[in-house]
Amino acid sequence: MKIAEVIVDITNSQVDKIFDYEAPDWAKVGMRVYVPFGNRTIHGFIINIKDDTNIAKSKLKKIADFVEDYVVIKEELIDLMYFMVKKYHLRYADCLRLFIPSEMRSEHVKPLFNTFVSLNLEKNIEEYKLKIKSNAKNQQALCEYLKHNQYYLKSELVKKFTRQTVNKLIEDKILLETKKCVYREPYFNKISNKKVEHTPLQTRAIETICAANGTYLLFGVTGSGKTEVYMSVIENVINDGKTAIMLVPEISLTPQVLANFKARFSNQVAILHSGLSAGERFDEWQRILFGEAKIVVGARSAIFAPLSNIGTIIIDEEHESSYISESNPRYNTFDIAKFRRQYNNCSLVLASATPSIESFNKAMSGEYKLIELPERINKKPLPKIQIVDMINELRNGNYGMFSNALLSELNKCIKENHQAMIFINRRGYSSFMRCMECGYVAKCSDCDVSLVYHKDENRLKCHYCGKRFAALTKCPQCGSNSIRNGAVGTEQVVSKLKELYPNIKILRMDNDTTRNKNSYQKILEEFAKSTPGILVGTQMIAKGHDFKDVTLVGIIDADQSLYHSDYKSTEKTFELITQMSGRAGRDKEEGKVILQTYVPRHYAYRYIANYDYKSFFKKELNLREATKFPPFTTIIRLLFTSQFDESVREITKVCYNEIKDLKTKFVNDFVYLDVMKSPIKKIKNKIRYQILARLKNDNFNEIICKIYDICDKYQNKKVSIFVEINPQNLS
DNA sequence: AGCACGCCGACT
DNA sequence: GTCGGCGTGCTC
Repeated sequence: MKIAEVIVDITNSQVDKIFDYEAPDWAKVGMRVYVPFGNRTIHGFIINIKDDTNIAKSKLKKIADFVEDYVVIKEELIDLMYFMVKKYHLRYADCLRLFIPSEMRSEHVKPLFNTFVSLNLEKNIEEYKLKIKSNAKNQQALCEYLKHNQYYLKSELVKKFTRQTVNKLIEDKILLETKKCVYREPYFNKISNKKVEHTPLQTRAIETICAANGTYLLFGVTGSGKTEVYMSVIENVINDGKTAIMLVPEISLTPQVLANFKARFSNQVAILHSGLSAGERFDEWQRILFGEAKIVVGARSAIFAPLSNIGTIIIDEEHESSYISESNPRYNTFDIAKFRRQYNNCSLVLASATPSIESFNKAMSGEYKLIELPERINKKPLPKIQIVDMINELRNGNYGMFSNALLSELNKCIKENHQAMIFINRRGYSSFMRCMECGYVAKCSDCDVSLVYHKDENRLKCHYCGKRFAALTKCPQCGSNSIRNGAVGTEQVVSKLKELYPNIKILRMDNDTTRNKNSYQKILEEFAKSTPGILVGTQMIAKGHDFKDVTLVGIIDADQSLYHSDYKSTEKTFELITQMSGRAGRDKEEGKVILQTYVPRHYAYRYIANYDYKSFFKKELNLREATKFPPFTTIIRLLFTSQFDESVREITKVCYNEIKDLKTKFVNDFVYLDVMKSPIKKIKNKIRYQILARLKNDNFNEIICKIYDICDKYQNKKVSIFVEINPQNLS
């Protein structure tokens, strides 16, 4: 008798373990099955088949049926599951769910059937043609159009030759109807694929990557033709009979990018991202599973695409924090990519104009092979960055949000019929409302944060839980009328610009204006045809866009992200401003960047203005080493949350004591350990405490396992514990 | 997750 | 007397 090891499709730690079942003879590893579980029947995944079991015969039940009659999870991904469960302390079921499209679990998607027609080979069409009445023009034309051995989509023929005509031929048995299962393919707007000449640097990059199955860091300035390198590498891989994964941040999965890939590789490409309909995503995934699509282009989760025989994995904009999943099944895309690179013995390319400090450090130490593309393909210089000291502006009596330099550049830009982009990393109208008499600041009732004023709704909003409150007209504490606004946000910048340029198109793009599915694309399209025009936005306008008429980029209050008390804040600022600057002067006209700051002498700005990534890297790395921060250590954060203050304090304390014991055993590995309230003490009415630790990298794996054990021991219904490794934000 | 088993308060 | 509250424990 064969025994199958099954993971039941329930994401609860109590049942997240391997259950043994009697396996029917059709059972294969990687299939989804129905299993009797308790007194009901549920979904499960077969992850192994073996010959015996420790479970008593009386307890052993038999797998009831299959969900699909084919394997949905290939062996590589089952190995990957074990890897992830161990490395990230995840549940089996959570991992397995990542490997299949969520649509498959809801059972709402069904294969799509279309009606096709083809010529009946038993009838002679030439004979038939002679019999058609002379006034039946459409029937004549249709008969001429039809070729042997070809299937036509019935709806298309109907569109061209009318319904009556097509039905007449079907009636006369000249055309045969068949129903066939078809894939819903997104993005049909194909564009022509013009072959481009490679620059010598591009050629060398392509050759280097194709020569050996290593891990590469492709460091290329904005506009250096990285995409062409990706496509050529993929072309080589496909010609070798292998497959490829290309990851891009969700935000840059624009129709243009996809059209480019479709044009080059036609239906060999499958696309996976959140913008697809459930049916489309399901079908794209099926095409990958059955080997019909050999190239996968997608966002983070596309790293789990069910490809076999992978030849290359490319990660574009590798510095993007969206490659690190910070919720539910937490994982780091690079770890997964490295696992699959090793498993398939293929190449892995990480690419960016501003690589993360960690990646560039690995390139310096030789772990990654560095490939550089230091020039734009059209040899255009990068836009000049002018740093404006806002303290100076204040001294000269300018209390506005725009410096004189930015205003005069804006005037010039508009007069010349060009476009400008204004970057401000704060949405809403103003960051808070404060009473000038007693100092009262409006705060959220459920979260420990101040409320942001949104003028368009005339309300105060909490950016953490979304709760809304009435705007203040007078202070609820002292009754004073002198309510002042805090730092400016996108909304306020737009209203000021509309005052200054009443006849110019001014668009805003932030979390609030891109709530609806397509509004993001709509705003970009509208901006593209507005000359002159100004686009105001948060970080979402900084990435990847290519507007040829943008000659000016204004950065208002660049310092905001610098002051974030986070070891990555300088790196993030460098990244953001460099990316933002890259939006200007991409076509014929030269670009200009005005960077407003209150700390013009900060080292980050010096390097940013010269586009000197390497010097910035050296400085930053030295700093990290001196202060013992990643990549020299690993940060661990344990977040304890609960509605019950008493319980969460208690559990936090107990865990902290156990970790302190651990520290005495690994005294040389801990460079820091402390317990405290979270910077934001309450979110959605849950109290938050945290333990922060920094560990040297040598014994990290051993220690983190012990920490996971401690958390498992004390986690209960009242208190949840989250373990975060090198968290992106510490709120 | 879901469901059963089990031990204490207010109802036909 | 019993209906039902949700605490605890189990599922191959």
